[in-house]
Amino acid sequence: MSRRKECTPQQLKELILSNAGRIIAQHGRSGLTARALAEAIHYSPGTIYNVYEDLDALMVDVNYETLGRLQMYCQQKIAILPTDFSRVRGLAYAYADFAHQNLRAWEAVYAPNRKMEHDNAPALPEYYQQRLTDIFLVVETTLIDCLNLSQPAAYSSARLLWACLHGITVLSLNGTLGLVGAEQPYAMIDDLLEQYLARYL
Amino acid sequence: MSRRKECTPQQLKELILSNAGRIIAQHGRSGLTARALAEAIHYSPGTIYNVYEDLDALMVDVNYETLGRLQMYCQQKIAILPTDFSRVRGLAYAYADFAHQNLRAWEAVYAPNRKMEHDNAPALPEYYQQRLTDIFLVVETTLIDCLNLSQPAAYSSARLLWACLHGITVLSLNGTLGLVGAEQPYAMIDDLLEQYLARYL
DNA sequence: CAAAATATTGAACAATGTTCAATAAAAAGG
DNA sequence: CCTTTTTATTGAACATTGTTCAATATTTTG
Repeated sequence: MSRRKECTPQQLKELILSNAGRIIAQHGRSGLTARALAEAIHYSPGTIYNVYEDLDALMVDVNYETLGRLQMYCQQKIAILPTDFSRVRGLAYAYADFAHQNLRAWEAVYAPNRKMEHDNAPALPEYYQQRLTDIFLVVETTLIDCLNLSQPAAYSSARLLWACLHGITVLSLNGTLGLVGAEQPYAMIDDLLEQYLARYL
Repeated sequence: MSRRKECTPQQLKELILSNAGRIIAQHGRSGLTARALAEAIHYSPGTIYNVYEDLDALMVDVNYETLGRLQMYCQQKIAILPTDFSRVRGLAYAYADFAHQNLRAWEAVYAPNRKMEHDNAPALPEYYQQRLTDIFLVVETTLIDCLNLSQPAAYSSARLLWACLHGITVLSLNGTLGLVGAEQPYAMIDDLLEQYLARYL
């Protein structure tokens, strides 16, 4: 069975990817089932497997796209800020804001793949790694431009700050910290930045 | 069908819990299926549901136990250290070590529950919250004893440090940071502690 | 010892990821 | 224009999962 060819393979892949992203934004990773996605794109479940190896491979592309939006969001937020500490803070806030505003997509980036549980987890593709590097580059550049960090210091500080931001965001969102009020993550970020970066201020 | 009653309900619950913990330690959250667990305890799948509402409720108890071991591990590690900065560092290392040595159990603590994806997630039971509070108390006490922090400062610094430690550990383990070598997390922790706590040293 | 309460079962259901022979449409060849 | 080959798509089928619950075996009660 078949229909008239309505999409190029590339268009079909984009159709799958965009609908997967929408489903995840609405219902989270667990809402993305082969059948739900097939219905959304008006194809059958089998078609998805002609385009993607499996749903985990699809998730890699969805997460890649999410990270791209994160990077864009951060870059836009800091572009309008002065080249000083306030830009560093704006960058940190941007990460927390993005996680809040794109909660389910952001969670999916760090959700463990259902199959391989850390044994023989397939290495992420090179272009995905490159995107992570690009994001860190935004942080490094900000530290260098705003606080005059050296390249090596910026490299390690960028990764450390990003990791701390990530931890604050994770534990804030899942309630581990037992804190209330939406302002708490920002207060924690302020505290972190002011103390950690004190010697550069 | 039934057999002679071999366990008290309490013993049965402990049998389920301990075997669930062992399976998770070996095969991760995804390895814990109702049927695999039933086979391990030599009961049928249905029996598990006489004791626990569902597998997510069982996971709460498994995670509660994991957090208890984390607390014990941290307390033992710092007990032998002097009451100064080296104890704070030892506590931070203990968290990273525990996560490495109990990777799958530790991951399960932060794994999203399959069903409720952040909509109507059932609040964690009070005793679970209490355990989190107890763990933070260890950190707070360490900061007060070793670095003379005030109570309010210890409260917020404990939560911030814990969150940062968590982020460093998560991103180190999943490879996001693109770093190699097992020493990297320790170097990051050293950097974090020395900078963040500089004013107290 | 009969009756009520309890513990345990395992078959059954719905939902999932995934596969793949079958098939309809399109493209290529003559 | 028809035949053949290639391609795109399907949806039924399989294995596995979480979960339920009437049936049943055992224990307890009276």
